[in-house]
Amino acid sequence: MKANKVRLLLVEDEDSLGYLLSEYLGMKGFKVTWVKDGEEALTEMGKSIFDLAILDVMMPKMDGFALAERMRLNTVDLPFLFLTARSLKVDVLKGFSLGAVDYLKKPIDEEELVARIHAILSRLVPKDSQESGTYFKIGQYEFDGKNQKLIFKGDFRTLTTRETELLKILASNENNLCTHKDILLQLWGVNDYFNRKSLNVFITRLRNYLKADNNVKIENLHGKGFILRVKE
Amino acid sequence: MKANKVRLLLVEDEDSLGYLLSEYLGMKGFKVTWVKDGEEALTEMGKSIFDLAILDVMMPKMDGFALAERMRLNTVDLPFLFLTARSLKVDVLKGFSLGAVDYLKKPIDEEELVARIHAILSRLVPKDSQESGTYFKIGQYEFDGKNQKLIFKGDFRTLTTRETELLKILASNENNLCTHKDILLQLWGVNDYFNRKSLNVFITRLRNYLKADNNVKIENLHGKGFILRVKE
DNA sequence: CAAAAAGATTAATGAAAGATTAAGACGGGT
DNA sequence: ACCCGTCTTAATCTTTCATTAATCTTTTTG
Repeated sequence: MKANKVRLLLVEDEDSLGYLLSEYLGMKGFKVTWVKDGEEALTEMGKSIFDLAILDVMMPKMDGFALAERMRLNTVDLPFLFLTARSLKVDVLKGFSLGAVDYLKKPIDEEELVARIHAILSRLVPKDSQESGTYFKIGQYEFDGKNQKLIFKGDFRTLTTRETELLKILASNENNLCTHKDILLQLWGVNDYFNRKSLNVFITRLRNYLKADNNVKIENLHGKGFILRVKE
Repeated sequence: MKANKVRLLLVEDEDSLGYLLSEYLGMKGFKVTWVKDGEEALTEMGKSIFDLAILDVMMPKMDGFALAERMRLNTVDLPFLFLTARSLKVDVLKGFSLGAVDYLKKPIDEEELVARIHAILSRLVPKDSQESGTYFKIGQYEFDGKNQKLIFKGDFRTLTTRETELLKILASNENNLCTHKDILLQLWGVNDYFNRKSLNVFITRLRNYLKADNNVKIENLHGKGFILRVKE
C-alpha cells in the first residue's frame, strides 16, 4: 500500500496552465488528477485519497478560497496550497488563514513548484494508521475481532471476514462517525457505487446481530457514513 | 494555540532588518533569539532548543546555505527557512534541496512571514486533539461538528449536513457578523436568489434548535447577514 | 405613512440515499 | 463436479433532506 506515487489533486480552470502542470508533474513522478472547478474537486476528494491539493484561487463558480472553506466544513483533511496571480497581501494572508501550507504567485516556475511540493510532503505527519485493538466491548456484547466472534450473554455467533472488518472499524470509533469513504477504502480499496451497496447489506447484517441490546445502534448520517452508537 | 511560546532563531547579519524582524516577531508572541552569523547560530543551537530557524542566505563568513549544510552534518534537526534577496531560480532550488521548509524573497512582508511561520508550525506540530475546529461551546449548548450533534443538557439532536455547515460558520464567528455573501459562497459556492432563500430556511431551523437557551440568538443585520449572539 | 425590499415561517415536493430481502456468482474443500 | 458458506448484484421499498413555493412579517426608504 505504501511506497506508492504521491497523489496530487490539481484544481485549475485554465486549460493551458492545467495541461502544462499536470503533464510536468506527471513527468516528475506524481500521480496527478486534474479537475477544472471546485465542485469536481469535492467530488474527486470524496472518491479517492490524495496527499496534497493544488488550488487555483481565481476560478469561475467556486473560487479557491471558497473551496478551501468547503473542505474545512466537510472535514476533508487534505493539505493544500494556493496558486494565484493575486499577490495582494490581503489575499496571501487570507490564503494562509484558511490553512494553506503554501501560497505561490504566478507566473509559476514548475521546478520551484516541485521543490515546494517535496518540502511540504517531507514535513507532513504521516496519517494515523488505524492500529486498533482486536477486542471490544459493545454495550452488553463482547466482540473478539481476532477470532471473529460476537458474544452475547455467553452465547456467540461467528462473523464472516467482511462483517468482522466492518465491525472493527465501527467499534474502534464508537460513537464517532465513520465515513463511507473511509470504510470503503479500508474494506475494498475503492469507493464506488457497487461497494457502497454492498456496505449497506453488511450494515443490515450487523444491525441484525446487534439488536438484542437496544442500547446499541448503528446509526446513519445521511450522505456521510455510519456511527456505532452505544448509550450509557 | 500552544501554551508556551514558539522559539525562533533568527540568523541575520544586517542590523536594520534583524532588529526590525526580531522586534516584530517578538511582538507577535514569538520568543526570538537573534544572532548575526552562522558560527553564533551553531553555538546557540547547541545551547538551547528552537522550533524554527530563519536564515538569511547572504552573510559574511558563513552564508545561509553553508549553515544549513553544517546543521545537516551536525544532525541538528531543526526546521529552517531562507530569507534572501537572491531570487535566482537556482538558489531557490538549492535552498529546498538543502531541506528548507520555505524560501522567502526580499523584500520581506512581515505579516506574510508570520503567516508562513504559522503554516509551517501547524504542519510540524502534530494536530492538537483530533477535533480541532469542529467542537464548539455555544452558551449552554455543545456542538460537535464532526458528528453533527447539538448537545443540550445531556440530550442531543442530530443535525443535517447543511444545518451543520451553517452552524459551524456561525459558531466559528461567534458574536461576529457572517455576511450573506460569505455564507452562501462557503455553503453553496454560489450567491444567487434561491440559495439565499434556502439560507433563510436553515436559519429558521437553527433558531428553533437553539431556543432552549435564551442567551443564544441568531440575529439578522438587515441586508448584511447573520450573527450568532451569545450573551454574558 | 405607504410601497418595496428583505426576512421569517411553514409546508410541499422530489430526487437521492438508505434499508431490506432475495437471487446470482464465486471459490475453497471434499 | 458439487456443496456450502460468503460476497456481490439486483430489485424494491422506505426515509431523508435540500430545495422550492407560498404566505406572512419586519425593516428601510423616500
